Amino acid sequence: MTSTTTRERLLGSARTLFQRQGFAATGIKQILEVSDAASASLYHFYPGGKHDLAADAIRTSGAEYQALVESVLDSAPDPCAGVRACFDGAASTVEASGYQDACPIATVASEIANTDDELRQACADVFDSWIDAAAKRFRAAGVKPAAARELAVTFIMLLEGGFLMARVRRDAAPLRRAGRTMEALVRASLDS
Amino acid sequence: MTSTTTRERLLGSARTLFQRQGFAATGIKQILEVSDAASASLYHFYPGGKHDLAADAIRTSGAEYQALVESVLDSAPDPCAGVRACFDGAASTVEASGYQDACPIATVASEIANTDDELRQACADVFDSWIDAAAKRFRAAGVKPAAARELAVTFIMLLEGGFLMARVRRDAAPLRRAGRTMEALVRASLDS
DNA sequence: TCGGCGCTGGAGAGATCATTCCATCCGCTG
DNA sequence: CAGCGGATGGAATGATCTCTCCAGCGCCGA
Repeated sequence: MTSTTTRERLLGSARTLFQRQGFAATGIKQILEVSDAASASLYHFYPGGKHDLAADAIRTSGAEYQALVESVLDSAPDPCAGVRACFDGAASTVEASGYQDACPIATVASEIANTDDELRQACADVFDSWIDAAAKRFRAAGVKPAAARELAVTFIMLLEGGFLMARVRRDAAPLRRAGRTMEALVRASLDS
Repeated sequence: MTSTTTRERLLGSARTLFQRQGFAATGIKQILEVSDAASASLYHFYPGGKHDLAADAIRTSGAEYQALVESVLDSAPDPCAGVRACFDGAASTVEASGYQDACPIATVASEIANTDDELRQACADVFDSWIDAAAKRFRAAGVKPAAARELAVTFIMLLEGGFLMARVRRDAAPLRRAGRTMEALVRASLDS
């Protein structure tokens, strides 16, 4: 039996709802209902309320997705196949969820970028961490540090753009094609 | 003297606020304050309220941004320089606004993609229209139709990913570098 | 068995939300 | 000048929002 604590259920529901609906559109009430928890429990674990909960959701979702991407990259024979597998996996996830689940933090990040500097910084940290993880692997494959970082930034930008396009247009094909484009860019960097 | 009607002020404020804060985080009250209009006026021009107003904001902002992109592309000597100018211009706009103004519809699009099918469709139409406009120009430069369309989709994906990255990380450099990457992709398509 | 404490149930405070309503106003036309 | 219809000011609607409070629950060490 997998026991789930109230705190875990709160965080889990919040992560899912924030990912799918964003920050402002997700109500505390809705999180409590999905979590089957009392409001006092939320404010017990997260004294800062919705804001604290969102910060935790951003950090944990960011770390979890990074671990997923790293495992995909590391289990591929080379970075070219690795990045393509990331896009293909992302496309499959988006499709499988009925175009609901894409990037775990993008919707919130876009929403609060101008209005909440603390959450904005949390999202920036997540992106930086993703970029570092990818750049490290490109370097390990022989790409020069500066180029590896640029390649990693492009990787995340293309992935985010692909997520948005797929969700809005209800079509995961562009995400897969973006994977091939990214693969070509990585290959070009490896050859030089 | 430029006379502005109440309807124009309502739509203008709504467009700006939705772009910067998203749909859910922007209140009718705030729109009315910025517009200096009465609530009855809003419901007079937009009987469907906030929803109708957002639909109009998405459509008009989408069309306006498309016109801007088209003028940049058409005034460049070739599509390579054109796409780069689009990214450079986007980066400058983001910087000049203090990282507030990026894509006019991305924040709302991301927010409502799972929850409001009518607004989602409006956003999808805008993206499709942008893609068509870019693909048309790539074809005119000699790129085969299928490749031109893929290139155009990549263009928008990279632009959207760049907007998000720039806003969240408060750094427009990735947006400019994305422009060079996109330029290289267009050039490669022209050569083949 | 008892005391302490982390945790929870439930009621509700206080603010803000989108929306409605109606009397009134303004500019146009007859 | 009379009258009509589009547009507006402002109050009030009910719903919903986040957050607080406190009594009491159950678990765990002594």
